[in-house]
Amino acid sequence: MKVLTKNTDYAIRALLVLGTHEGEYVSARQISQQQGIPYQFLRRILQELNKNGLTTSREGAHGGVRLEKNPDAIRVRDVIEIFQGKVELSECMFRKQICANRASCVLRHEIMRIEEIVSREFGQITLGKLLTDLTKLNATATMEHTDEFEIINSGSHEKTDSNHR
Amino acid sequence: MKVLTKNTDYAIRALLVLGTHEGEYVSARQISQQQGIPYQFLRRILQELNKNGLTTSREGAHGGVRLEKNPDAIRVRDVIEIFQGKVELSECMFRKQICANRASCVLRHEIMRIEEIVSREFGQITLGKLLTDLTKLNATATMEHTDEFEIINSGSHEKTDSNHR
DNA sequence: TTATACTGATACTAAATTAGTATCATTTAT
DNA sequence: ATAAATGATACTAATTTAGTATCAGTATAA
Ligand code: FES
Ligand code: FES
Repeated sequence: MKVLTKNTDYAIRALLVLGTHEGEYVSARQISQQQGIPYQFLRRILQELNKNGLTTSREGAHGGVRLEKNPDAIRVRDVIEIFQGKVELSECMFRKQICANRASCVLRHEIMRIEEIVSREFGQITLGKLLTDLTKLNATATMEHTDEFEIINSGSHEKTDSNHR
Repeated sequence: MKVLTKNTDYAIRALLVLGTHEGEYVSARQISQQQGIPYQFLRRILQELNKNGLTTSREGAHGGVRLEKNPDAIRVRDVIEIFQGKVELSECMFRKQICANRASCVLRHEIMRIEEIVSREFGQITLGKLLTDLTKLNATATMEHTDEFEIINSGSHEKTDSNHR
């Protein structure tokens, strides 16, 4: 049971980067490298975040993407909904075809209840909270000599995205 | 965000049918028709339930599948796990690569917490409970003249599964 | 004024998962 | 014998997710 798709996962990680650079424009390239997210994939994700008003962008050299909304006003649920649609909609058109099939109905009720819970939970996690957690985590880790909030793992998939023409 | 796949959905509906015929063997064909589930697809699902000990089967004419475990001992979570794998495993190998990427880590913690909740919730819904709900639902519905627990909707996909040879 | 470093828009391909179909062998009741 | 069933397993189709590529346009700065 996969909860988050890469889209969402990458989006949130990108937002976390932006959150640690509030006010500044950060380029897709930078984020991609720092987080090991495929560049072109990330581009599309950022454009989507833009369209949804979570970020704004500046074109041209030294351009990039910047957090637009307050981190405390960005909920993980919002991000999920952008990339994976509403948490609630287990294809049950509620009462459209009023419980034609009772067996499904009974099940659906339970699923809807649980979806409700999940939705609420994800609605309570804000970017702000994640940023705080991250800071704390880095703080304790730093005391034991570890280096910056950066990626070490996954050697970026991409071969060579020669963006030169 | 899809929570249950068809596999799981059909499985539970099939189990509900079996639950209303405890002790008796019901054939895949019957269940398929009653619930509008593609016959061959359902066959495989039932075989899986068999292998996992939720049901037993009898071959030959008048054969079929029968509920083996007590409905109260069958949890929706079990069924989900059979067909969709554990609810918990957001690809985070916990501490294998000890939080190489802090950004993911922070997120994962929250996801794991929510997965925990979902798992617990699905673990609390038993087939027994669903059967009770179903009975209640049918009871009230019957008072207002509706007919049996049967399917009216989805005209079964299948063309003609001529199983004759 | 040109090269460079960016984003916008959008089309495309590849991989993985989910959904559904088909076939043949075997068992059992009648 | 025949029909009605399951066991095992291979296959195809549809959908979703993941990732790549391309071109046009904009801002900076040498
Ligand atoms: S309320 Fe959705 S099927 Fe009955
Ligand atoms: S605990 Fe899973 S990434 Fe840190």
